[in-house]
Amino acid sequence: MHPLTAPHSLKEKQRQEREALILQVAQEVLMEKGYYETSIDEIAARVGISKGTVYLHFSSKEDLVAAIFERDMQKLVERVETILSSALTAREKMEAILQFMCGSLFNQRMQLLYSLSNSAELRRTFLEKKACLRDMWEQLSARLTSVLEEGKAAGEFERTIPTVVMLSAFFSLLLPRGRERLMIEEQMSIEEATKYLGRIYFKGIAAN
Amino acid sequence: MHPLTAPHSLKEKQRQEREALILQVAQEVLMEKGYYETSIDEIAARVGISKGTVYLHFSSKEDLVAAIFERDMQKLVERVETILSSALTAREKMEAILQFMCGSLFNQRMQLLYSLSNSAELRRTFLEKKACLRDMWEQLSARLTSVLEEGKAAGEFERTIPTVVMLSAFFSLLLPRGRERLMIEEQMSIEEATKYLGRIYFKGIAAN
Amino acid sequence: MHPLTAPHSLKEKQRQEREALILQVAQEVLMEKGYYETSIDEIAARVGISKGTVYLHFSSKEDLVAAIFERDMQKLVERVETILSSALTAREKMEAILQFMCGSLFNQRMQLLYSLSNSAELRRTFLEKKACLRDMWEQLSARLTSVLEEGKAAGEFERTIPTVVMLSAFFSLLLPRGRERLMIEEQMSIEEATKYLGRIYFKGIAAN
Amino acid sequence: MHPLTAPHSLKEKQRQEREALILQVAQEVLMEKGYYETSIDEIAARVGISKGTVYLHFSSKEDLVAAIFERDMQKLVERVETILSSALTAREKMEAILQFMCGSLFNQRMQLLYSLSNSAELRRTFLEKKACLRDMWEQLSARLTSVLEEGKAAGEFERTIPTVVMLSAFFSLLLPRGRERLMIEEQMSIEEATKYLGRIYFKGIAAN
DNA sequence: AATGAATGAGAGTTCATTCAT
DNA sequence: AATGAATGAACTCTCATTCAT
Repeated sequence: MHPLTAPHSLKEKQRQEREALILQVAQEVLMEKGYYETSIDEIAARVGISKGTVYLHFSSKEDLVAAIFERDMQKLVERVETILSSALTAREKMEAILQFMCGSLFNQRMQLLYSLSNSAELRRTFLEKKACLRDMWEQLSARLTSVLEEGKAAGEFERTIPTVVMLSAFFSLLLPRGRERLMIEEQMSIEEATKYLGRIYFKGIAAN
Repeated sequence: MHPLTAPHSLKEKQRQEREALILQVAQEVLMEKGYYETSIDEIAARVGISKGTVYLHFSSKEDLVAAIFERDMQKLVERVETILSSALTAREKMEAILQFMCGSLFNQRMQLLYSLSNSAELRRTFLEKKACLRDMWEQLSARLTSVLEEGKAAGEFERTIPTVVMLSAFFSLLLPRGRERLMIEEQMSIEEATKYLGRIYFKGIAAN
Repeated sequence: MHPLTAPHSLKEKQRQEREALILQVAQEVLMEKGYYETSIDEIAARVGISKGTVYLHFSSKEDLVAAIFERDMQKLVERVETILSSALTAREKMEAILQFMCGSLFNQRMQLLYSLSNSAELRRTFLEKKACLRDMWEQLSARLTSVLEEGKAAGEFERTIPTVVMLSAFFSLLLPRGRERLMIEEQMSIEEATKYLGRIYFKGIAAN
Repeated sequence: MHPLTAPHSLKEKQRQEREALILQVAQEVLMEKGYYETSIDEIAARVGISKGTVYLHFSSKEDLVAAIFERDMQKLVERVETILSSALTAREKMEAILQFMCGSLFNQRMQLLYSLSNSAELRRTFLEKKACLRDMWEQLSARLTSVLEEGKAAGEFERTIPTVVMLSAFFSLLLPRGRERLMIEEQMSIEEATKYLGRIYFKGIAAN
């Protein structure tokens, strides 16, 4: 109502819309060309603004891409929380999460997240450098771990397969970096990881 | 032994050793930093030679990386051929291939191949531009497809799951781009791909 | 006048001035050092800008040099057209063209065009690669050929000498090496050198 | 005959033959590609020797090219001296020199000399840096100047055209660009082109 | 004498980032 | 707030030259 706040909030709204537009376009270009082949110039040109304006919203290319990650991770974490608090069985929860992650609405963005996650250099840049992304990633892992363990406790999932392997295999169906994590972070030998993953795979495709 | 052949073979041997050293170091740096963050300068410095010397062996950065790919793909294709011609069941063959691809000796190099394969921009550069790599990749896919179909015919594998999904899921346990291929090349909808992959996954981890 | 158009036209004006300055300096360096000994770095340094700024105006060294060529060829073609449509005799037209091509204002630029044209490797690059330059060159040749044939028909020029030889000789007498030496080593003015060479040429091709 | 001199002179002979071969091949490559696009590597490869061996004969790329210049200039100067000491009229002497310079045997080499001479950067390198080339060039100019003045004195050539202009025009008509185009695009033989150009030149400078 | 692997300075080019307007 | 010209560091790649063998 106040004549000075109205323009402010209008400007602020426009600002946020523009920021969202930049994020949207950046995501599209990134998906088409990948991080290194995407230039700030191209994003600005596609949005129809100048390069400098992009820097008014994001202080660096890294930050711009991190913002895309963040936005998607945020939605994913929120959705996972919702699913977790529902009255489904563990397996149903995992299926719901899988559905959401692969669902057509969310899928496009997830694909970018996956494809960027799959590069060691970019993961270092984004998951290791940006604490907030790392935090969200760890939250997500924790949530999924708890569902898997809930499933084990309920007799739905095989107790002899480590939860961490289940989680890794789950991501493996979408993401590549699964095994690497098993090996590096979980100190599992290549042989062991392979054994477990193979067990899942072959049981999964076996007749009957 | 012959004094005239010795110099030649000695030089040739040194040449090959140096080339192997460059490949080895390049692979290490690539694994640490990724393609775009790896400079020829750094590879040369780590080997202890000059930039120009790298170009004596490989005519471009692209070629150097393709050579690493090639070396590993070659070995993989050969190994797969050996396994295929053995008297194992289809499942045993697939298990043997999985073992080899994840085996500790080969694994380090495969990881690079995977991580580079996982970037859309690099796949374009290497799988699409370099015909020999594309050829080897297609050979490998063809071999695996035939084993999977052999297994279906023998009643080992579930006939109602498309072979192409089985192949994709197999790579998914190591590689990310599986689903993308299902969607783009196989015209499969996201939902279908997800349904099949989920079926494999949940059957794989289910109790009993 | 309008405050909103002023910034645009001011910027645009500055842009064009800078572009003209780069072309001017580039031309000078090229004349001093030749194409291969001229580096973008040196051009930038002499203009007092950074290397990157040169690339804001010209997308490659080749393009920068082609732009110099183009600018001069354009003027030359236009001038030749004007002379051709005048009511002069064929010989007078040819003399007017000669005067223009050797005129002190235009001469400096023509010398560069000539000197670059005289290198087989550069002619390949510029006349063969850049269609617009080739087109202008062919236009120019066609115009001169028609004047020479007009002169033959009018009995001014010797009919037993092929027109194509006359054209070739015309360019040969204008080529820079000869006149340059006359000017520099013999202290002869451009006008004087042109007068004498023109005399030899027109006497040489005259009828009878 | 002496066992120690024989091998020496044999070796020396082989050495000179090889040197001549390098010069010959270098000349060919230079004519095809121009100075800057010609690499020592390519010359060595075409001769069938190693890069290092080229450097046993010529201490630098510059020296190698200067040697080609020198060899041809030497021959040209000698020939001009022979023609000058003959009992021909001035015009006949000039025509004989023209014939020799454009004669098919000598022509190929002259074309290179011309084409390199036409680049300001290369003239600096070769005519200004290498004293011996400069000397020969000046000798040649002096000889031709004296013939032209002889012709003026004899009433054969126009006295009102400065000798230095006549000399410049003489070289201009021999320059390679013009004739090259005549030969390649117009399918005219060297002899024919020379005949016509000579006709223009001598008519142009004739008395009356 | 002959080799050719090695060098390294220097080229053209790109692009994230800054800042005067 | 928005611009986009300017920057300059960093990149890939070339090639004349050297030198251990």
